[in-house]
Formats: sequence, structure tokens, C-alpha cells
Amino acid sequence: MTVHDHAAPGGQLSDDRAGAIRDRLRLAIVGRKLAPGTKLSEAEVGALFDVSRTVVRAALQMLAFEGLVRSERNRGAFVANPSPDEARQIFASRRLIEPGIAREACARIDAAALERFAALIAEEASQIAAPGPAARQAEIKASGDFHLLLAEVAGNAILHRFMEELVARSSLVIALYGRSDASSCAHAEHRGILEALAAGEAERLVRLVGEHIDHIEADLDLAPQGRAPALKDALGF
Amino acid sequence: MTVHDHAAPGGQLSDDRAGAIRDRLRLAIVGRKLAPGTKLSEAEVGALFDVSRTVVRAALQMLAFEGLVRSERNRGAFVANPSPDEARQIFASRRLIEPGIAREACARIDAAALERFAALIAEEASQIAAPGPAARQAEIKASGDFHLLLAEVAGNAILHRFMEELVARSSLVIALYGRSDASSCAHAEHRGILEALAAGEAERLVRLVGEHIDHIEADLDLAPQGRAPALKDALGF
DNA sequence: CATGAAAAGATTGTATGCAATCTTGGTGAG
DNA sequence: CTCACCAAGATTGCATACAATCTTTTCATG
Repeated sequence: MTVHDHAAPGGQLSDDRAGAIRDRLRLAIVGRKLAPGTKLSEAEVGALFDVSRTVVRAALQMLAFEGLVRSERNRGAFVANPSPDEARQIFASRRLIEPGIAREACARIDAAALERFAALIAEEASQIAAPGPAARQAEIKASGDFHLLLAEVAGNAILHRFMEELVARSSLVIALYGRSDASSCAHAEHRGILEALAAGEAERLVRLVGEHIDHIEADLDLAPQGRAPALKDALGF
Repeated sequence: MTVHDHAAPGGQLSDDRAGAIRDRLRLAIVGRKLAPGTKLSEAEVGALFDVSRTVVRAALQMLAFEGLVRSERNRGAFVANPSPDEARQIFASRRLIEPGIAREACARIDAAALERFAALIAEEASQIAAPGPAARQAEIKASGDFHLLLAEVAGNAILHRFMEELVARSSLVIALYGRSDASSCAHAEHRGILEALAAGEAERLVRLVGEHIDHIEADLDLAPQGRAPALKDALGF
């Protein structure tokens, strides 16, 4: 499995070259190889991928649209640094969308899709058991892919794209505000979700998915200061 | 009210110049001045706005991300031509998201926001009564802004952006598949929604919003052929 | 020594040039 | 007359050059 195998999700103007760079950068950001706030210099990225700044700019613009990169005029692009408030909005959005997706997926699930779910859960379990940073990255990806597969099975490309954005940004949020590595807990819940899905128990599935998202959010430390201690509050304004 | 007053919604890499062009093009597409499928030549757009193709490409890429423009490698950008299936997905997404937004908006509504709703409804009524194509465009915008104001009041920037995309694409869909100009009907429903919002009757509001979306979709003619008569079906394959 | 201003360096924003690809009009064979 | 093929024109993809802006260093001054 190479790094290029990720199909281009969002609409893209130009080609695959910018798309490939976007995918590589996204993998690095979501996999927490690039810390929030890291500067993404056009020249530097271009040198790494051996393309001109033109292509890099297109890739960065796409990532900015996905909310994974924040770009400031005349200053450049940086890995996004979601605030606690943004984090809450991300999870509120997931809380609204994912149960509905799960309900639709339940109506459309078939044997082939169940196979893919099972494979993904096995992969996740395997990576959780494995040591090393590469396994951590793979574990994060497998966990996210579980939610994306749900959206894919639901058969709505638009919601699938929204979920791609939300799942990716969630990874950033967890990297910033995650209290514990609750990956094994999340994994157990994934198993439960798959069970309900296989059993066709839509109502239980919807409940489990909602609770799963609640649990992930509950594991965050979104105290007022978060990481950037809001100057105004610090000074009592 | 100028054409520039639309605040830049999505994340944008570069500046306002590409953003301004994107906003102008979006207004024209959503306002049905640019028919679906229309070619958007980089050189032509650049000449119109007196910028280089570089800037135009950035604007077109943004619109492609929003789903208002479809861009094909080495062929250029075209106003999107949503298929009946895409249309169904757009409305399924709205059906899932908007009631949740309405519930949140109901919890956060205040007098100032109610004022803005009232103003928007008045504007809509005024444009419906007025003749001419400019009034039609303004009517479409006011109707869409009603839904966007709901999302704004809900206070979730991410869902607001999703709604911006969905509302814009809905306009394209209605232009393509709309059976009747059900604008007055929609307007009456907007009034009902505002009533429920003002009364703080969350459950009624949620129901009305859901029904409103159903009604809009029910007015579409999404028969299998749509507009591009699925060759395979036409040939009996 | 701290502070502020100004110049040097680095980075981004935009325009433009060239190569690659697509489109179109014409021409000849069947 | 129809169809396939090919060349000319037009358009996009990409790299690069230059201008504008930001950042850092230097240096003079209080």
C-alpha cells in the first residue's frame, strides 16, 4: 500500500499532482506528523515534491478548504490549530450528521460492505497492538476510515465529503485536546456499531453512533483556555 | 447593496481578489444568469475582471470545491450540471442537517436575529411582487439567505458553510429540475418557520423545516432522464 | 542595556511564457 | 455522402520572473 492510493475526494480544479501533494500532506497532518501551527512554506513543500510553487499553492488551497490548513494573506499556510470552540463545532456537526448517516447505511448495508467493515476493524485492532509511531498513524487512519466507510455505505457523496472533512479535523482536535489515548475504548465501540449494523438494528445503531461521538468528545479537555490562553480572559477583560 | 457585500465564506488561500471573483461568479450561477454546463474560460473570465489566469484559476478551484463548478483536466471549468442523483443527495443532506440547525437556532434566537429574519422575509415578499429578471435573482438570493440565517443563528460555522454549499447547489438543481415557480409557496412556509422560531416552539419548528425541504424536493422533476438522458437507459441497456 | 527604526533577506501574490492537450476545420478515401 | 484522419488554432497545466509584503538583523539612540 503506497501513499498514493488515497483517491482524490474533494472537487479539484487541476490535476492529480496537486491532489497527490494534498493527500500526502493530509496524511501527515491527520497522522500527527505535522504539529498544529507548523508553517507550510510553498518553496519547501515544492522542493520536497519537486514541483513548482504553483502546484503547491493549489494543494494548500484545497487543504485550507478542508479546514486542515489555515492560510493568512502574505504570511503563508500553517497546519490548522483549532480552538476549543471550533472543536465543539466539529463534534456538534458530527453529532448531527453521523447518526443520520448510520441510519441510511443500515438500510443499504450488504455482505461485501460488512466484509470491509470487518477488515477495517481487524486492521485497527492489529495496529493498536503494534508498537511504534507508524502503528499509531495507521491506527488513527483505520479508526477514521471506519467512520468514512459508514458514510460511503450510506451512498451520499456529499455527506461523505463532509465526513471526510470532519473526521480529518477531529484528528487534529484529538491531537490538541485529547486527554487519554482512548483508542481501545473507541475500538470496542466500533465493534458494537458493526454488530448493530450486521444485525440490522437501526435504532440501536443510531444510538451507539451518537454515544460513540459523545464519548470521543467527552475525552477532550476543552477548558476555556485550551492551549492559547485567550489574552483577554487572562487580563480580566 | 453592491455585489461585493457577500462575505468570503469558505477558507481561502490567497486573497480577496480571487475571492471577489468567486463571489461574483457564484452570484451569477446561483442567480441563474449562467446556465449549467456553461464553459468558464480562464482567459475570458480573466479579461472580464482584468486579472491574470492565475487568479481566475484560484477562484474556479474554490467554486469547484463548493460543487458549483465542475472542472475537467485539460478541458477547463464548467458551471455544474447536477444529475438527478446528485440532486437527491443534496436534498437528503439538507433533510438531515437543517432540522438540527433549526433546533439549535431556536435555542439561541434573540430579538436582533428575529429582526433580521423579518427583514429578510419582507425583502423576499417585495422581490416576489416585483417584475423582471433582476427581481427573480434577488428573490432567489433572499430565499437562500433565509436558510443561511438559520444556520448563522445556530452558531456553528462549519454547519453554516455546509449550508452555504447546499443552498447554492439547490438553486442550480431547482433551475434544472424545478417544475413550478413555487416561490410563493416557499415564502409562506418561511413565514411559518419564523413564527415557530419567534414562539420558541422547537418541535413545531423542526417539523416545519423538514416539511419545507420535502416540499421543495417534491416540486422537482427528478425522473430518470432528468436533462442528460442517461444513454444507457435510452438504449435499453 | 533596552528600545526603536531601517535596511537586508525571505516569502508570498501575480503575471507571463512555454509545453502539453484538446478542439475544430478541412481533406481525402471508401 | 459519410466517415476517418490530420493539421491549425485555441486552451489549459506548469514553471518561472518580478513586485509587494512580511520577517529578521543591524545599528543608532535614549
